[in-house]
Order: sequence, then structure tokens, then C-alpha cells
Amino acid sequence: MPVHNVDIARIFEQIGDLLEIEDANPFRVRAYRNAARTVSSMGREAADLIAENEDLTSLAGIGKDLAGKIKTIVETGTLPLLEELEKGIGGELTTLLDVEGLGPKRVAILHKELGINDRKGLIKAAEAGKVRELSGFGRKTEQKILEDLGRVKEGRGRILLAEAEPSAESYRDYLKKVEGVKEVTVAGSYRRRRETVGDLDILVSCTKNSPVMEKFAAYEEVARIISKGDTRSTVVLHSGLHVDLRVLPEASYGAALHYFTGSKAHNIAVRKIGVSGGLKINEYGVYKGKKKVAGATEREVYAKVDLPYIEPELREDRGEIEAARNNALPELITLADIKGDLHSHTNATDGKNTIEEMAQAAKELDYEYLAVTDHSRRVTVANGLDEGRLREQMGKIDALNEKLSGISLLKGIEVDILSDGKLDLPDSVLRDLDIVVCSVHSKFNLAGDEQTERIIRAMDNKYFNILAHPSGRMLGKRQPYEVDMERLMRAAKERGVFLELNSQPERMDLTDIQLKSAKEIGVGVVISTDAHWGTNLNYMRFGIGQARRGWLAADDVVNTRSLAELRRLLKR
DNA sequence: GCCGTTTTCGGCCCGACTGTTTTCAGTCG
Repeated sequence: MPVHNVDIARIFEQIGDLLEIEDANPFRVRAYRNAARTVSSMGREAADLIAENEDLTSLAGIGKDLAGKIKTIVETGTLPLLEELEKGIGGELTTLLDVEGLGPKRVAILHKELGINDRKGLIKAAEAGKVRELSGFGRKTEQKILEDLGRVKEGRGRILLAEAEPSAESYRDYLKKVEGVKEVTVAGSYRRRRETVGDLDILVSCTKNSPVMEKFAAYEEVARIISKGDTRSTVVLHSGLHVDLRVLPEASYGAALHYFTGSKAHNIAVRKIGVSGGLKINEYGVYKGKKKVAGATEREVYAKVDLPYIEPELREDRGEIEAARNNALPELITLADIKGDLHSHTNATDGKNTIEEMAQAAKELDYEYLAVTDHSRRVTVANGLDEGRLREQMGKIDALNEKLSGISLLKGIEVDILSDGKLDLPDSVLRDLDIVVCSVHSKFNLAGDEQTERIIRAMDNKYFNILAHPSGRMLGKRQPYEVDMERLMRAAKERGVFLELNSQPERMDLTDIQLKSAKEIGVGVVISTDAHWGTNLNYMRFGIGQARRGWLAADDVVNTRSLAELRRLLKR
């Protein structure tokens, strides 16, 4: 079983938690957490780097010791240190850290004083009234613990960006109307356009006597209030989503925006630069001694540490600060750069709208082109097209193109890659299409090298243009299939094939990290919506967010090209 | 445990809110 970066990161996270409960040196704890983050945001598998004898200590936050530990994990799948820690204090203990109000210190006390090892034990002790007797605990804490343990997974984990969007926008609009409110921004990972968000961080600037904090807590979607102060409050919505509000004066808005947009790692890195220049940076501003020297805008904050403005989507401490310093930040793609959508379905298969309706929807977005790419015959549940029905649809599209103005339809297909690497329709019909999108919808469980070879074999077909949703993952539902993505990218580049970034909110396939690799490798990316009805074409905004997180510029993306240029690129 | 034009030791980012305290530790972001 190959060991992936996520597996290594999980082990380091677990060690960080356990060490913290053991009250180890906090900087040692941080070192493990940093290493987890570094490993999980690498473009390449650590296992591959080791196989190639690369020096892991060149990675940020990885020294001799951790490099050795990574090697051990890759070779054995585990780590003696983790096993020791788990044997010492129990591996289940870290699940208690998820309980609201419990951190490492209190978990350690619960374990030491009451012998509690897991959630069950904690419930029992709390119900017996034993927890309140511990020093540092009390009646209220005990009550809160029981409430939180009793809640059925409410709001736990992250939700899709698209699921958070309606709440975020309506909350923002509501707060904007409150008396005295000047500006409202939903910051945090929402502003960084992460594919999932854990909570919403809303930032407000307002006049001194604005009732915004009261209004925030009184919002109709609020189920309960976790905390409420003068400048900061936290509530939970009926949906389970946690929302923080932070109120600041206008003169601090930029510093606060920077602070609450994160990521945490990016902020730490920026503050470190500040410290080295004798500056203190917090959410109120940039300070030289007692004197505030910046804070009204984010640009000001960056300028004080000699950096150009860094777009929110890049703020992950994945090299953006070094790039900024070297004036090498990419000019990120925007929605306005997109000239068309190259993956869409109609009611001929599992879409909901007619070709005309899809064309109309694309025209309303000012697109130059839309590719109609229904499923092929193997996908029987979607009523996939055989050659006859496809030819019929091609005829319809030709006729429609005569009629339509302002938009061109491309004749296409989303053809299945069969288990042997052949395509689900004969070349005799693929040849007559404008565009061939290819994807895997079966045999997800092949071994990694078999899956990789299956797909590369398919790419050998000269009509293969785009590999759709390349990893097959569904957020929260299905793991990506085993595949060597780097090999796929190189094979695609060699063959003039492009990789899709699928913008369906639960796909978001490729990931930000994979997109950055694609850019480095130089393989073209197509941002598509895989729309199954007209309004789905608007999912493009999610793909754009992901592409920006992957450092992509308009030039890196194929469907920013004019129709004429696109046609040339599609000829292999 | 990492790191280094303040280098091989001694640092390592910053503030708000709550509950338990009687001046603050723990948690959280």
C-alpha cells in the first residue's frame, strides 16, 4: 500500500496533538504541525522524492530528524514515536480535543485525574458530576461538555464553499444594512476561496455606537450564541455553521482584513518579517514601538514589510512570500478572462436543458463558445449516446450554429475511458467532432500504476483532447482513485492533451496543489463546469477561485483563448 | 524540532472571550 503525503501529515498531526497533551515543548509541537502542513501542500509525493534520493531537509520546516521520520513512515507506514505516544496516553485521547472548550491542558487533566480515555468515558464522568470538581473546571464547563458531546455531529468538519455561499452572502447583506456599519467582508478561507470552509469570519467596520453586535446575534438564522463581546462574537447557525464577527475601527480595517483572511501560516510568516524589521503586526495595525505606521488597507500592511500586495487565494505560505519578494507573483486569472465552457450536458443524456437553452445560458455569460459534451453509451444510467444518436445531435448543432448569433457551439462528447484504455466510441465518429473530453467513470479501484497506464493508453488516441475530472474524487463522498498525477500531466503535455479543472463544487478536481504542479510542468488546464443545466455554467466562479489558488494566470488556461485559437489547440 | 548577513544556542506571532479565579489560565481563531 503506497504511503501518501496525507498519511504522513496525519501521523504528524496526531503526534502534535499527543505531544501537546503531554505538555511537551510547544515549539516541538509546532514543528510537527508545520511539517504536517509542508508535507500536505507539496506538489509531489514524498515517497517519490525519497525514491529519487532528493534531500527532504530543503523543505521548509523539515530538518534532519523529521526527514528521517518521513522516510520511516514511507517505508513502514507508521512511526515508533507515534506508537509509543499512543501506548503511553492512549490514541483515542485526541478525539476529545474536538469537544468545544477542551484543549490539551484540560484533556490532560481529565486523563490524569479521572482516567478518561475517550468520549464515552468523558460522558460518564460528566454525568456523574465528577468533572466539575476538577480544578480549572466548573459546573458550566461540565454542562458545556455534555451539550457538545450530545450534539449529533452538528456543524463538525468543513462544508463546501458553494454550501457556505448563501449564508455568507445573506449575512453580509443583512449586516450591511445595520446602522453605522461602513464595510462588511467575509474573510477567512471563504475569501481565500478554499474548496471547503470550516466557519465564516465576518469583518465589520462601523461607527462607535453602531448596534452591529446586537444585530449580529439577533440574526434570524442564529441557533445559539457561543460568545459575545464588544469586538468579537461567535454564533452557530441552524445549519450548524459557526460564524465569527469581528468589529474594528476603519483605520484598522486593512490590518484586520489581512489578519482575518489568513491563512494562519501566511500571517505568521508576514509577522516574522515584521519582527525582523522591528515592527509588530496585529489586527489593529502595524506598529513601530507604540506608533502605528499602517493599517487602513492591506496594501499598506504589505508595503511596510516591503512586499507587493498578495492576492487572498495565494496566502497559504506555499511560496507566495518568496515570490512576492522576487517580484515573481503571477497575475492571476479572473472570471472575465474566460471565453467559453468546454464541458456541458443536455437532456439528450443526464442534463436538464435542451441544446438551445444551454446555448442561451452561455450567451448570457458573454461566452464566445460552448462545447456540448454529453455522455457516451457506456454510461447507461445517464442514457449515454451511441454513434447514431451522437451523429443526430451533431446534425442539430450544425443547424443551430447556422441560426445562432454571438455564440458558437462545439460538437463534442464526454467519452468514457474503458478499463483497457480504449475509448467508448470509435475513431470514425470522434474524428468528426470538434472536441473530445475523456473521463473515467468505472474501475476506480485499479492499482495506481494500472490506472495511470490505462489513462495514458487512452491519451494515445489522437482524438483525445481533455482529461475530465482527472482524479475522480468527490469531496466528502469519494476518495480520488490511485493514480500518478505527475506522470499523467507529463504524458498529457507530450501528447498535446489538456487537463480539466472541474468546477462542480463537490469535485473541484484538480486540487490547488495539483494545479500548481500542472503550471510548473507546463500542461494546459481547461476550467469547465460540467454543467447539467444552464445555471450550472455559473459554477465557473468556483473553478476560477481554485485556479487562482493554484497560481494560474490567464495564459495557463486554454479556455481563455479565442475560438480560432482554441480550434488550433484542439488539433493534435 | 527547526533555524541562522544578530548562526551552532536561544530564540520561535498575537489578541479576545469565558469561566474559574481573586489576578489568570485555557481555548480559540
